[in-house]
Amino acid sequence: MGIFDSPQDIQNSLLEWFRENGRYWIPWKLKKDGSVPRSGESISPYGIWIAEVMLQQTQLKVVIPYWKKWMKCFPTLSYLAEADLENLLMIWQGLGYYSRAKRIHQSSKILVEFVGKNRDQDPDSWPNQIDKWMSLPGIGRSTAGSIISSAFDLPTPILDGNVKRILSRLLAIERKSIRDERKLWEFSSLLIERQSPRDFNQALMDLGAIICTPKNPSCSSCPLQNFCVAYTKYDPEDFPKKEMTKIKPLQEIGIGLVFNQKGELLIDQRLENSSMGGMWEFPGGKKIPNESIVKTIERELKEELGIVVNVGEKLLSFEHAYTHKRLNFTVHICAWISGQPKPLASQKLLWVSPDKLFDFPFPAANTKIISELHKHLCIGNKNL
DNA sequence: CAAACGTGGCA
DNA sequence: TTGCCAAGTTT
Repeated sequence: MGIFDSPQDIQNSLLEWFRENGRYWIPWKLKKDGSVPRSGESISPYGIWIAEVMLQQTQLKVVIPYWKKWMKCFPTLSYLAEADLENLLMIWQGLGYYSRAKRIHQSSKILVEFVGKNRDQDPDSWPNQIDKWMSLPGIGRSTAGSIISSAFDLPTPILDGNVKRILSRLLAIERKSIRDERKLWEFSSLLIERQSPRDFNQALMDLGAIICTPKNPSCSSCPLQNFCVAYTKYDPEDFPKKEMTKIKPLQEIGIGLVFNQKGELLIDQRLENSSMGGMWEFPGGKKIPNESIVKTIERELKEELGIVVNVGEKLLSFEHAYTHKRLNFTVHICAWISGQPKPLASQKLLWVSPDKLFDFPFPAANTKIISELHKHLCIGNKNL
């Protein structure tokens, strides 16, 4: 018995499992009895769109509190489309992949046109075609499929990490070639249940999260056990084949906390098109071989701000791992000596009082610095 | 098309 | 503690 011979058996087994074990408690999803979530939460194309973007490469557990905060601050598409990017980034702070917030911001303007002014409360006004959704920045085929199946209950296939893993195992497809990728999309399309595609896609994702996990899959309680070639003939953990892990290079970074006479601190806003664009940070940069970190800070602040500083005591140093590199930050307190600061390598500069730092969106490495600085200055701040 | 891209949870 | 990796998309 295989997936080709018995798509209906697979559908039935999976949906039956879902009715018992599905994660109906996910805030933006319909409840088991078909009712909408309790008040304060909503089932809407809007809420589902935001959730699906937040969920890109991000665990459900991490997303939920961010989604709730977001829906409170930007309850509708109209609110969102009027909001400033910086307010979006404030909510997104800590969630990672900040370009997603920027693309949501861009998409909101386009969606207002698609949906029509003041029509965003009516789900029927929202687009339900794959092409429309995929035309939006930050939305690819899988996210579009999730949104459409979840919001409109239309049979649109998805292929996220969960579904890739499940289908790879069902079919014992090992390699991650472009051809295999196409095959997996075909199976996702072939398999999708026509009567309740919303539940079917959610069932796939829930199975991937609960049973068909990357490590130690619970094959003994899997409703698809009998259909699974990887289980029957091989070791499910070998599918899909893992990527070679690359070594992340380690770089030394010197950061200067520059104070003026008023006790204000110099921060800069990252260039819009750089990584973490639009986020704020403390100025600094990469150490050159054979350069002291103090010299690095002096040089970088001269190059990027056009100022001369006196590098003082070290506040802290720590390592922060990004996707493709590791950075070792060394942070020194600095005194501003001369030169009017200019945003030579950033889009904006600001002198701010240390207790106002939490009004700006900072990436995680910088919040570590802020937290240490506040300890150093004995500022009690429960927000950080 | 291979590489880039943030972070926190978890073993 | 260190390393893996999660509801992917873009360039």
